[in-house]
Amino acid sequence: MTTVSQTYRRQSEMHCDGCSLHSTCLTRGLSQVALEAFDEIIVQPRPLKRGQALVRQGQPFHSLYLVRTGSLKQVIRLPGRQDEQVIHFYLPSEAVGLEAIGEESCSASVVALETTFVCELPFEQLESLAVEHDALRAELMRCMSRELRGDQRQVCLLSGRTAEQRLAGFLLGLSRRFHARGYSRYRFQLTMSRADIGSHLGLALETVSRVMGRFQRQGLVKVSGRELTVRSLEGLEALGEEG
Amino acid sequence: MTTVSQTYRRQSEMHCDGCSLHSTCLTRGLSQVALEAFDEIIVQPRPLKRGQALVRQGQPFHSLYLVRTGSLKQVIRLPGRQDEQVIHFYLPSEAVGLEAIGEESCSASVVALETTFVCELPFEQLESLAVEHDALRAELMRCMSRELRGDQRQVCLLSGRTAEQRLAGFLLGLSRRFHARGYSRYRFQLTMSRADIGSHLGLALETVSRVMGRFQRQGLVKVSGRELTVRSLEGLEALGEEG
DNA sequence: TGGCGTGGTTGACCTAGGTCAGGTTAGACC
DNA sequence: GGTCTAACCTGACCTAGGTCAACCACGCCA
Repeated sequence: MTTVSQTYRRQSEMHCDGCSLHSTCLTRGLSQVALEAFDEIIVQPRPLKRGQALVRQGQPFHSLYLVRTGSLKQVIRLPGRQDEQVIHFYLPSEAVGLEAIGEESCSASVVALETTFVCELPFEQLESLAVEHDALRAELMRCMSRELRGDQRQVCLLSGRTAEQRLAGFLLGLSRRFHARGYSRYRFQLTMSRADIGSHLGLALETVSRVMGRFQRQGLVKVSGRELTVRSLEGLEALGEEG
Repeated sequence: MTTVSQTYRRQSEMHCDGCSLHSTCLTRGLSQVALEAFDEIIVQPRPLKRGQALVRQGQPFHSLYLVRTGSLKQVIRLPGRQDEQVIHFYLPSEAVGLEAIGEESCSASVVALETTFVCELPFEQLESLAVEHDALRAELMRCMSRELRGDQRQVCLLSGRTAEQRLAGFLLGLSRRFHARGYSRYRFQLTMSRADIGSHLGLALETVSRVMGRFQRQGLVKVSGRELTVRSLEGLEALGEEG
């Protein structure tokens, strides 16, 4: 059943050049020359199954990863505490490991939430490539800066707002990120469990469940299992803005 | 009353070379040549008074700033909400503005908490300098990466821990940061108000006040006004670790 | 010296959401 | 098909911390 066009597509998807995420990923704006050099250093993705770890807390840092398809969560185990804390979710084209640059070891684990393909970028090679190509260096900085802004948002979400506001903000954030990556902003999978969402938002999983139900009854969203449909972007936004 | 040695000291402090923060700041590890070039691009500090803004939310981004002495808070005003949210405190040798790199405008304001001196680094010039000097480029990345880890901590603090754990974590964080910059880890000024701390930790200011009082009664700290003395680092750490 | 404004503390009360416990659904495996 | 488990939902109860209000301590200015 493999057609010529499928074969072609598969091949091209093995290189940044033909990758559908090219325009949103680290490679954005690279010259053809730079892109080819970049392609060279990528260790080609081996798929992760749901639950498999991409990096483990405490292990030495040596690579960044770019999410190609799928999603992951970043979890941290704090000393003397038995439960894990979800600090981040990664979607396609997002970079994993930026916070470990300049450190010997990784501060948190990153685990696949579904079958996930990533591109591995050995950091030493990436760094020497960045010396040569200004555009890559600039994009790497922009990428980190963007993540800093993302963390700002997260801190704002968490600081003293209600469960409604947190969940609304979280869903809007997902919607925005999916949209920026060319997916639908109105319909997407929540690949993470309610417990993961709760941990990430500083809420009990029961609260996540209840509020999600409330949103559904109010006609803001439609949830069936892990598929989410946003019914009223405005409604969700209004929630976040009251105070 | 100006002695020769004071004059000398003042002069030398106008350059990175003689600056007491050299080893913890962006300039760490720069060669003499790079350091001199770096010195060239610095716009020399004009002091900010308490309450004065260093950057304002929405204004165009063109410079990074390094804190020389004093402290600042980063506050964000969210659309449709009247109260400001404190997202960050800056101490000496920390960099302001990293999250605005690659953006046209600043996402938040930064306001002095006391009389504060900063060094201004026009970003375009910094960037071209970074092209020439690998060490600077690397240090800039490490700086951003460190800030990402700081935000991770912050998210962990905020996510569903108790008021005690948040405040203990906050105080420990300050202690650690002061210590890393050569100040005492046991005794420092809380230059921010209780309201600022509360906003930053997602707590009401009354709660901050109460918990601070509790800590004092438990012999963990001594607070008189805004001067804080840590009596038991271990005690505070133990608080953060239970769960 | 007294009034005033700002920041901090303390107490009384109340509610958002955590905790615990039971019940349902859906996929994985035999 | 039946069983098992993990994820999710829902209800009852309770407590951490938010809210409101009074009060204090201080620096500032007239």
